[in-house]
Amino acid sequence: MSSKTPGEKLSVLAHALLGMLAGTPMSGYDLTQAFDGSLGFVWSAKHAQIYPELAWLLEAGHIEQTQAGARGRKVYAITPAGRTELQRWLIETRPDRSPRQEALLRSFFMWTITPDDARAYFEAIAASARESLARYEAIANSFEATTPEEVAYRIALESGLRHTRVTAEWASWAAHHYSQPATT
Amino acid sequence: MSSKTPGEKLSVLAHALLGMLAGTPMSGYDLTQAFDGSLGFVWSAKHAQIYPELAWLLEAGHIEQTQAGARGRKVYAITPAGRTELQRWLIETRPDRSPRQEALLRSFFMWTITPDDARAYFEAIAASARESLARYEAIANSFEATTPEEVAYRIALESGLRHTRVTAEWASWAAHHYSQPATT
DNA sequence: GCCTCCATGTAATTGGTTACATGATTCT
DNA sequence: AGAATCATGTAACCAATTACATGGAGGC
Repeated sequence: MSSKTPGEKLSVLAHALLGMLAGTPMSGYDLTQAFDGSLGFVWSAKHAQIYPELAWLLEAGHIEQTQAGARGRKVYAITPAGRTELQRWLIETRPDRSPRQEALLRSFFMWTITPDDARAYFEAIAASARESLARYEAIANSFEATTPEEVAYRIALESGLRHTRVTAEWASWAAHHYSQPATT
Repeated sequence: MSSKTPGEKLSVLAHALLGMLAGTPMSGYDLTQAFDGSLGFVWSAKHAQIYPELAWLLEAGHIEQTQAGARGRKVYAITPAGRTELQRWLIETRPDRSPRQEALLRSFFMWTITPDDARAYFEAIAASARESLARYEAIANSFEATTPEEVAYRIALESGLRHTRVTAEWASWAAHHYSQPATT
């Protein structure tokens, strides 16, 4: 018996798992690693959340176990029903998440600390963004998108590139606003 | 008796409330409205979460009730201890949140639907971003930042402007990738 | 008198993280 | 033999949303 009733609407995580399994069959362990990798820049989940969700997707018929490996490894693949659900989610529903931009929230309160501390805050953001940017650029340069799946990946990467670039520029600009006017 | 033990570390929401009260004393109702307004673009919270958090901040001595109004209205102000805690949070800690970019997550799976549907998805994002951008620009143009608090607000707004602009550009670029090559 | 808005609070549920728990396989 | 990695699962807790619940004040 599942703890979820049949008609219940699926979580974002459930759809993320369906989307990943739509590409290649994977185990819960593989999916966990995917969230620790490049996918982790847009969404993340721990194994403690993934395994119960897989159990539910299996019971609901959205995925099926196709292989069993060593150490109890279970490989899942998406079913036609699962693929239909994934497509329905992508086409019929719109993302509606309340934003959680902690770094930007903090910038609202920078007037409560010294200009020096505020400047250090923005400079740290800028430095970290420039670092990320370098990594993204390295990936983008050593990557040829050919399959539709790779094209989708490249499009997501492009978003990361552009947003990280403006974050670096904006943070430098913001740091400048907290610069002291030449105190000797 | 509180449900939280004395030494416990405060949530992001608790610090957000402290930051807002550092500007002007407000009631729980006012704070709720602030999250529904411009602050809601970077962080959001419902009254059901705010009222218990205020009760805890009061008990911990980070805020104090300074006024009582009609209909049970309670106005809170930050205390010196609260201000110290806010500054400690801003200076000593770094934001460490796992990202939840659902719109970008979806873009990874666009290869599973038809190019037409994928293009519609990105065009909807672009249209929505252009709309937001126009609103942000209107605010930015009719706004003169003079106080330190206003400068901080202007800096946050600038982030919104720049990021929304690249979102619009990126989504158009992405939509282009799913354009059909002239089918008659 | 009725409707809307102001104003506060609690309860139930879902989503997500950390901690607990176990065991097999591979590498050195 | 011991360590690192592979692999799965549950329990406890914190964060956040939705729903439930109540009542006062002001406008029409």
